[in-house]
Amino acid sequence: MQSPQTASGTVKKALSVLDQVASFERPVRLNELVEVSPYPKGTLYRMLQTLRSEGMLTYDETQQAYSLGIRLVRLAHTAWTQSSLAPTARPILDALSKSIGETIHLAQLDNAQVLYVDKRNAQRPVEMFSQAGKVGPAYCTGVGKAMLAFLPEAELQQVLEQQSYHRFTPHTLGSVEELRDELSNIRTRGYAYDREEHEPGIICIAMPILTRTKRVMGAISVTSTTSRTSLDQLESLAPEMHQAADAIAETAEHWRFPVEQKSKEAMEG
Amino acid sequence: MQSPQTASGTVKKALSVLDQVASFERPVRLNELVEVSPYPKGTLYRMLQTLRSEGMLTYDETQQAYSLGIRLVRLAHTAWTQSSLAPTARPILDALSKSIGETIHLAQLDNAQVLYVDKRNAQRPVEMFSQAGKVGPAYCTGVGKAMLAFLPEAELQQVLEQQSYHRFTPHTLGSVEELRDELSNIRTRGYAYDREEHEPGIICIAMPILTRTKRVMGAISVTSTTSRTSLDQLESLAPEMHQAADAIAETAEHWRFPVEQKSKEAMEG
DNA sequence: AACTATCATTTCACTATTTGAAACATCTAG
DNA sequence: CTAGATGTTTCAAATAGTGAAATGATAGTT
Repeated sequence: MQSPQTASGTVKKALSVLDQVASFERPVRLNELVEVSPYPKGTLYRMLQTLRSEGMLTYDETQQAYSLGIRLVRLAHTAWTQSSLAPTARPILDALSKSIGETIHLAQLDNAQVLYVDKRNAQRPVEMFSQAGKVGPAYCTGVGKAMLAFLPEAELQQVLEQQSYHRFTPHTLGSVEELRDELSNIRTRGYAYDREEHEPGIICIAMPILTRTKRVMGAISVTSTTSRTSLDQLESLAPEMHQAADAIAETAEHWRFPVEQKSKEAMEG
Repeated sequence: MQSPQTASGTVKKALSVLDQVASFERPVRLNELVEVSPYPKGTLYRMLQTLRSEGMLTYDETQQAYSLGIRLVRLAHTAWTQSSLAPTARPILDALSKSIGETIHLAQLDNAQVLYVDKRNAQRPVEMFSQAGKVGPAYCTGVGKAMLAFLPEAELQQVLEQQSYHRFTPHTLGSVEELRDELSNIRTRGYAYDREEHEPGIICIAMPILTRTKRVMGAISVTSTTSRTSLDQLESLAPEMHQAADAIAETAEHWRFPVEQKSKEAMEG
């Protein structure tokens, strides 16, 4: 998944090990890692020790297995607060959720994948991390396509190459060509649909979040099921979603450039 | 906050830089970091580049400033799922929340600090990362004291030394001695109170989550305000909370040791 | 209890990466 | 145009990381 061999620097290497551990999604033993890792056992072992002593990994003695450590959760809290659209978008999502009453997602692009950074659920009250932090494919989700559509060509090219084009359902777009056509439609329409492309019975409408200069910041979506509603009905939400997306973009842009006051004397001491 | 100078290995160093960036809680420029970092500018610069190219930091060109990257959010999702009590505890917290109707926290110890890994709010429906991932002091919170009380002496000693003993309110325990007395009371009582020790008007009752062998896994708490309720009233929740804590511990222990089936042949080929 | 297979851990000479002081480049404001 | 501050690059020296192979540790088998 993650660039496996391109790990010249030590830090790169460490992070790739971290990813490798993450990819198991369960506690993993040294020998299991050896089999999938390009590094020899000794090297891996030392790396795991380092990461463990740093709290990036936890170690279960009885199982002799490593998992990602909770220090990451702490860091991620700051990352989420600092670098995601979620805190900015929160009041806007709340309002949208109250008004629409369906499941709402807020997503950003991370490494050619869709990263969900917030969610409002139709029924259930809380979902927490189980949703925020989740990743999904870009080529077959509403938010993914909405973002891809407005990516500059150079970046888009790269991202398109990294998609799997696995056919989750009969409606999944299975090639770069099909996807490019779809993206062009999305560009003219201004927003994207998911026509049961990722999961059967699940449809959604997704609106990109664009800066004034049309750079992609993220996307929001409203999801429902074919049994409850139709794409036509979802489409009626477009204006409201567009407004929300604009509001998020504007707030985020203002937020990111607070007064450029430098306190020169203050820090010198 | 984090061990600043102890960073011999390259990975250690990189992570300490990451922490340093996190500690600013806003985008930070190279020169700002230079002033607080033990490393020379050139070294720092290269480190930041590496972390940036790895997606652990994001860089805002217009501000020339670094923030924690969203790759961390992705990793943390896995960490939270794998290594925290949250997924296991979820149904139990849901039930508790429904029954009690007050704010409920689930916390674990991380590096002498309280790390909140889940939350159920009395009023508001969703809080997400904004709460999970947050850290707080151990010596003056209910969950913190509940966990400290059942720590083995050796670990406890270390943790106690790392507390600030800052007096947030007139009720805050301001020294190791006072805290040790309190912990001894908690041990005999079986659970902890927060008597407005962290925030005026905020009280709570906290129950440790212990393994069968009495090792501390985490703690749960029910929080309220002095205007709405009293410690005596909260105390009546103790049995229910005790039951919940036990349930979490048991589920977690069973969960961690699934059938130790090794598929020897499966992986070799 | 000895034997064996499977991992985890350590060793050590070799090497590639990291270091950091100082030079250089770029930007901003006066 | 110059001054002051910050960001970026350089290069020899130092250090930290490498990995094949030996050594421990552990669980299972006869």
